[in-house]
Amino acid sequence: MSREVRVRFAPSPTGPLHIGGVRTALYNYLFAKKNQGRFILRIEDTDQARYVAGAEEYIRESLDWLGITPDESPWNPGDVGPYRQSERKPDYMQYALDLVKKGHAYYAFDTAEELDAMRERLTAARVVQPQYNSITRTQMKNSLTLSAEEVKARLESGEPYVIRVKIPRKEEVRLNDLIRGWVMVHSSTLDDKVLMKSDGMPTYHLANIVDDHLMAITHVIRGEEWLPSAPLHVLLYKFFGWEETMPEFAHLPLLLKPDGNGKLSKRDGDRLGFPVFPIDWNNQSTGETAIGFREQGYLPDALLNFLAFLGWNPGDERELFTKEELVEAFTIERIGKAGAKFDIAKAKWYNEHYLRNTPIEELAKFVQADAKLDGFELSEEKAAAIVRLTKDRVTFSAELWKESQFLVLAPQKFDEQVASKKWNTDAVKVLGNYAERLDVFTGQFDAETAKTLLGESAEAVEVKLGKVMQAVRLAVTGAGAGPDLMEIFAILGQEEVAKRIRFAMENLEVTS
RNA sequence: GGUCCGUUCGUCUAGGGGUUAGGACGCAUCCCUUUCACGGAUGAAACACGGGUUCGAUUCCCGUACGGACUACCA
Repeated sequence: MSREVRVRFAPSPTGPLHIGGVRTALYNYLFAKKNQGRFILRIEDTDQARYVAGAEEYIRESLDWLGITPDESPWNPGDVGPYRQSERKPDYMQYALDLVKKGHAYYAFDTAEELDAMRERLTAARVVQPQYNSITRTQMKNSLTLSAEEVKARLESGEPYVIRVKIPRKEEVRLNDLIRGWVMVHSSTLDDKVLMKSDGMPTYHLANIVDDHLMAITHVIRGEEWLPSAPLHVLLYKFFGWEETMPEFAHLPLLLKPDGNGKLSKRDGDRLGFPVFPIDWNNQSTGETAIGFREQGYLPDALLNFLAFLGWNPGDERELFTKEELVEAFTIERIGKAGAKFDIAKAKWYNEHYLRNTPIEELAKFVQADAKLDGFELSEEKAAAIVRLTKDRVTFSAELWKESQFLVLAPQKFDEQVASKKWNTDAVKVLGNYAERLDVFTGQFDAETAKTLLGESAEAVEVKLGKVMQAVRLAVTGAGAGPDLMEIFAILGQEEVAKRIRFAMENLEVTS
């Protein structure tokens, strides 16, 4: 069997894409590219009640931002469309009817109240698992218990109905999961799931089988939450007679809360202060914005690298992979079985690494843009200088500007702790001398000469330079810590440095 | 409750019948240094438990415990 590899990512447009979904998309993408296959996006919008406007566009933008754009999608269809399930609505009924004809499915007319009553009755009778199955269906209102005439009459009268799958009473269902190996389930534990809802839409179970078949999907890579219903899906392939082309399954381990137990949720992000969505999402009904990795300052490649390693590893000790390298190294065999806790500290580490490897000019643009928001026009050179000074010290690109404002704004206040410890007569002597030197210096003022001059000042007043460096820093930047001071001087220029020193000498009191 | 899935440092994980159980993040210490950070070095830190198989089990098998997913006319 040498079919072209075709995988799909099939989210429902019910809100922002969860980061776990993003990882599923990533694994699908990586698998497709590794095998020269196609990565397909299918929108599963069969639940009309839960449809959220804007969710589709959100999915599209998120995948584009991450650089895992689908080869086929509603916006870039291939020739196996439609790529939105709602648009295939008329087809599903035909397939469901085909199953009814073959005796693998049946009409059911039970109302919600009748269903509830059945469950209550079963619970009261201490039946361990109240469900619509091979036993209980004999007591319900469906085309298995009703006469053909009555079924016909009900259908013709327009009475609402669903179509349920008829699960065989005794059958061992086996499926070979690419990650977990053979999984065996007895059909007696399965229930007669609804295939067609009374609104004429299919349920996920029917739609995903029909679509995967029509779209020639070869591998279904999805979250572990689907594992329990996978046996039903296998049965459906069999009922349709599509066993030959049934895709292979790979059920991914879940993304877990960083602390405690359970699946990672939006709440965890809010509670612990990190994003769980790829990009910002504005909830139109509540007016709240859910923060995204993009807006938080994460680089797409860093996020991808981080996500790839949550549940997968290449088998050697490398951890830093570009998207292309991930594609090259990726195999389903190396996906782990156990759920992975979401550790934002590692994500930050990845981001720091990628930030450091981003070209200066690129980051300079961020700085220019951020500065502009604060009302400062920065030249390219100045922005680049800021980046050079700061990029090894920050986690996100937004901090580049935030951490460097002292280069544009002279300090009005000075760190009191540092002042009380380091501001002394020695420091004032050196600084006074230095300011005078700066006034008359006519050469090229760069980091090196700035330092030489400072050294000369220290020598002139007989003070060890090392003892007053922090005071010098305090005078010029207002803080006790920061990037290389002499580089800062070079950027500021001798005039500004002298001015700041004098301001500090006037405003700081010598306490020791 | 039932079905299914899982369990190696705090976290992500490698490994696999005999290993000093390896790496990364985080943490600590030291070095570098005008500070902070970067970088470098070092360190603390793990095979859930009980049986069995075996000369030997963290590794294989069976239980137990714990955790998770699912159990809708939602996906």
